[in-house]
Amino acid sequence: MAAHTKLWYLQHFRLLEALTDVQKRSVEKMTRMLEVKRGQRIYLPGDPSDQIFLLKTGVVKISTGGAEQDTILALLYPGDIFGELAMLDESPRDHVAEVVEDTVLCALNRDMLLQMIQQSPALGYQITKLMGLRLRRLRTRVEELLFKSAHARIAHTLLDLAADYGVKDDDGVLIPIRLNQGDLGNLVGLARETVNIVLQDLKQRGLVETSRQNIRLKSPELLRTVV
Amino acid sequence: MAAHTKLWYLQHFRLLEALTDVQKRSVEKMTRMLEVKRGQRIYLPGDPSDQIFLLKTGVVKISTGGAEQDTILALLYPGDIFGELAMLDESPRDHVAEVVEDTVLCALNRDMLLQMIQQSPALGYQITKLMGLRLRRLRTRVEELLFKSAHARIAHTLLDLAADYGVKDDDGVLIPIRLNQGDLGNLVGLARETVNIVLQDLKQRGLVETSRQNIRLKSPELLRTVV
DNA sequence: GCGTGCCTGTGATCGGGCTCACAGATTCAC
DNA sequence: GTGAATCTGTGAGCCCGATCACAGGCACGC
Repeated sequence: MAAHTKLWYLQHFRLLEALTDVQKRSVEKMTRMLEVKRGQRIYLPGDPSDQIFLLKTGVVKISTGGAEQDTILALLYPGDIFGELAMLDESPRDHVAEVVEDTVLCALNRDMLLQMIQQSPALGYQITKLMGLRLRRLRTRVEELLFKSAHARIAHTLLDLAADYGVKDDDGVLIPIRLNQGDLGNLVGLARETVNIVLQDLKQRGLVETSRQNIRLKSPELLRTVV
Repeated sequence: MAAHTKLWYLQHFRLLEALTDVQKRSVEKMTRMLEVKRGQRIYLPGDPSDQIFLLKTGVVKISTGGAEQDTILALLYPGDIFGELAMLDESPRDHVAEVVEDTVLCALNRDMLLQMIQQSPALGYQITKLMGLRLRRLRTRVEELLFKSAHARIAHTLLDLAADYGVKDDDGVLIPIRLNQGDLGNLVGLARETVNIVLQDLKQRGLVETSRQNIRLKSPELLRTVV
């Protein structure tokens, strides 16, 4: 991939806004651009944690990687960063990062990033913010998971997905994610069959529409009231 | 409280290791030292997020604050930081911070901290690390909560608590926390009665001993194998 | 374009954990 | 020291969601 393209990507990354153009150029020299196809793994448990990734296009799933009951910890979309725990220490990965939709991404060396932060506190603050937002999100997720019913878990999770990645139009919000019922179950801790029942019910009540390609929330307001 | 005492506390705080003595002194000028007693609230949902707290002594509980089914998000001990999401933005608190055991703590102004970070990237990195560790911990907690049985949830949660705050002796590990069965339930998403049944079983099997003051893990190794 | 997987839809059955209800045991406040 | 409040222990019954089993439907690869 042409170097100027890579630079373009870097310039448009939220995380790197804080950098000067000169700094961006230096980042550019030290990153690798990758294209990774659906189904491939970016890292596995036990791999060294020496890189951080910037996701340009596509979708990545972070999960525990078990065949069945593969707990999904996060779904990542263009503009997201992942593997950021490499910032902390040398301990190896303990999750699987798998490509769900063909991706283009940028690999950033750990040491390099630490060095950049020394020079640019603003960049450090961006990363702190990023982690903080993740933390906040994960907390609300814990709240969702404890004590809430299957209906509530799914309704609220759909709303979360919509808030992040949904496209609003005159018929509600479209979530352009190919997410099968099994995966949705792994995201909220329910069996695939249960997810089916719940979705069926939500469809009947006119709250959502589903296809294999995407999910449409017809009435986010009502969905929010589901218990 | 005497100023030199406050400085002493600051000097021994892990978070602030990165600062020079001069910087510590300037922090000292800008912090307030508080003593808060059991049962008091430090902040409530809706309160402004303009402070970060350093916990010197005692125990603080971060939770959703509902009367029943008060989801516990974190228990904090001496040396811990909390309220750190104030770093992100101005959005108000959305949890309750309640004192579980009498505390001494230090309140640090948000703007002040941001300013310090500008001057000391190392401090920023400390905070990033802190958030990263919280993030990692919360992820493993999500994994625990989804799909795992009541026995496993409790056994693993006890091990987590022991890892952080336990005191090892020749009869296992002592967790010096006054944690009743109801709260333990709120920590893992189980009814109080279920917690009782599980603890009863673990006691019978010689894995733990409980009193109202604390919990002793007689055999962490066996506890780890509980499914 | 056709077959072979993968995904969705649905029923029967089972069981873990919740709810409700109450009795005893501790601890705490005064 | 005594009463009130809180916490623990335990049983009966129920219900949500898991598991198992299988029938169609799509979609993608060759």
